[in-house]
Amino acid sequence: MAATIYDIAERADVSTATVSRVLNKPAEVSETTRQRVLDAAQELNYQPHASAQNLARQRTNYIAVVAPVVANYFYMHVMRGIQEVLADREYDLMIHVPSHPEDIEKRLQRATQPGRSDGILLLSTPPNESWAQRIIEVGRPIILLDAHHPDIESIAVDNERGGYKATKHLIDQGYKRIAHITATPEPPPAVQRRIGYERALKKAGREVDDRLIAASEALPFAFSEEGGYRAMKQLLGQRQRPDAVFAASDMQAVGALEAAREAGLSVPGDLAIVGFDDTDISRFAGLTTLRQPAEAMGRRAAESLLRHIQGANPPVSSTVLAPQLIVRDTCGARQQSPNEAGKLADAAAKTASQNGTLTEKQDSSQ
Amino acid sequence: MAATIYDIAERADVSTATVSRVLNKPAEVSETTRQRVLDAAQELNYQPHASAQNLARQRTNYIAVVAPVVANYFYMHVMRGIQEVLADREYDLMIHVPSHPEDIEKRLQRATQPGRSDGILLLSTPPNESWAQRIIEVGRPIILLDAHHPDIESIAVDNERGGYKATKHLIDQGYKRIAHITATPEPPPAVQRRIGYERALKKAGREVDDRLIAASEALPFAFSEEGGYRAMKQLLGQRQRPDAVFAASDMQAVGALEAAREAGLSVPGDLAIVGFDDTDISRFAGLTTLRQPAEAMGRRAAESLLRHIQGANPPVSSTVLAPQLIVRDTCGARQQSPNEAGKLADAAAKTASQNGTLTEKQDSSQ
DNA sequence: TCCTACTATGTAACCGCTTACATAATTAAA
DNA sequence: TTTAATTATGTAAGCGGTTACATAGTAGGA
Repeated sequence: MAATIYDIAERADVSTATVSRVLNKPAEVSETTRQRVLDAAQELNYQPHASAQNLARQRTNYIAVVAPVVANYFYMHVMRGIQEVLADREYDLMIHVPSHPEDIEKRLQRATQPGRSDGILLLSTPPNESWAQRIIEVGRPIILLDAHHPDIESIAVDNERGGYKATKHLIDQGYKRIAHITATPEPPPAVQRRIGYERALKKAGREVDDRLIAASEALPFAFSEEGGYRAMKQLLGQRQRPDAVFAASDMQAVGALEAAREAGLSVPGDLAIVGFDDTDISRFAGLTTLRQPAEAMGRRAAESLLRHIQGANPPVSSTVLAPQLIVRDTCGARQQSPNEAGKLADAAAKTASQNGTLTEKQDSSQ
Repeated sequence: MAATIYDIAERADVSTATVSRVLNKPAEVSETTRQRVLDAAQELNYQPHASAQNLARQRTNYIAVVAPVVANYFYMHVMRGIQEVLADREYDLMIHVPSHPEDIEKRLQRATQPGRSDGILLLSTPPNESWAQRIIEVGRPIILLDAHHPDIESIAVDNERGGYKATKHLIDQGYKRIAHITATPEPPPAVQRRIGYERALKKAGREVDDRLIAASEALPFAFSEEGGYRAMKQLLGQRQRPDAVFAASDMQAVGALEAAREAGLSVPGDLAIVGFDDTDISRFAGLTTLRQPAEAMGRRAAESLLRHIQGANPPVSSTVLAPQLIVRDTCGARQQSPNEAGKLADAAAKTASQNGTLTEKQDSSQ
């Protein structure tokens, strides 16, 4: 059986209160007894009981991350950012992921239970009104990442603007029939991206053609390769096929790429493709895309959350980051390096850029 | 303030014991009081206090995953497997990742504290003797994944065999100077892979040339792209450069690929490359590699862990899976489809294979 | 020397829930 | 009916810590 402070107290011939003090506020205990207690703890190989501490302190030092899926590049990088911030500060990470997409509220529910975490990071899941209500009532610090709500702090990329930029870029490249791949049910970030797509078309004086918007169901996660593949198939099956497509995520774009290759189309010659996210995969696929700074977002969200937990009570704020257009090979804007080595050359370039040689074109306009 | 069972007890005019029973063993309570209690709980919007439950029950329903890094494709897939198993069974996931590689023992230490988890999955980190001792003493169920220890249950791929297969494959393709990329400090799986590499060479009557083994330091994680890139640079800098290389991980292989492209070498023409892991990235890079069934490993480990937690006490077992050689474009064994579309064609083929058309060559010999 | 102000430690309540055991109420058996 | 068995509920002691408050001891100041 694991040793408790009672065992230590007995062995060091002091009260449990003193033991607790030695462990938590050593300055309040005299040198001699402190040493006696520490020795006893050492001899018994004492380890505090986490649940007991959590209960007594009314604090867990756990941060809960609630996300729609676990195996996702974007989240992986977000998590890395979060993890970086938490590691030093004695906070542990709990991951709540639903087994089915509809279960996410159950997971959120669980995460908000008293005694389960000190704060919550909710990824890509804007709460509906009733949930927002609950969350606010519960009073547990929470921050949305890749999602919005007027009454809850959030950090996200401007998805609408990203959709706009992506589409405008394709328009500027001279593409005529620009399609869009989204998903059903359409996740909130996807809605924004689609709206941006539509706005760009309209602004260019074009009509939004519903036949050019494909949405495929894809479980467990809408933004999947499989979904993009199917949606692209559908788009290519039409009489008048598109000559460009903006996919709501890189994974979908990669799926679209596969469908295009399979159909014998060259990219970007026959079909241009622009994605969204810019995870590692995009680099290897040579995908033109809009970058979301996942790791930085994770870091900022975590830092902000810790500030809330530590009692800061800033007004609700929404941080919106501008997504950055990363031009690679699939959009036709890089004809100057048409050789097939492009994909990895780009990867190599990225490595080079770490040494100061920046080769990627970056649109950093607001 | 959140409602407690005391509040419910008062409102329903029963004792807290009855409230607890209603919530946990409803059959032991009469219909009428049960309803009264449930109503009260509902009205108060009661949520149980997790820490209090954990303490009283001496059980947390938390599973701790201890891993060297969080942003890693292999672990991402492992996590997915784990998550799948846990989701339905009311277990939550805690992630313990060190901020510095040396900190992993601190994390393990924390994970083993009483009251922090019911079981531990330790990834890629074979415990040294003193730790193995502690773990066994603590008595908390633990399973190693991608690691070994004679006294602790484990599940891992046969790394030595994988290294052997990779190297043999290159030998069979006729390559003469086969190099190897590993890392410093060399993680245990890498050691095994290198040994397999050396065995294959010896068996083919060749000498192991230390100059052909490059190890580059790479933080925070040895198996990184950056590491592979640097190691490859080093190998290519030699008078007599290798004509093939076996990298201990896919990320390193991808780094090597970059270095090769940068040096103007064609792959596999001038340089063949074989990796290890087979994450999504490998598919896109068209990398020949050895597959570790990450998700399945995660699932199995989690299932086994839960069995331990539920009291099963099977003898210590080590499950060793045979890694599978996946032949793609970077090893020269696929000259028949030498066109540059190979990378994504392969990806497309993979999708096709889901529909029954298997196009990847798979070595499934034991 | 006596009083005051600290300092060091102990006592015991509390965190919120679970559960062994005791007791009261009800039912079935005799 | 009376008694034994059963069922429903309450009492209270944990689970392993933390901490407000009380108390004893010590030192400094008058």
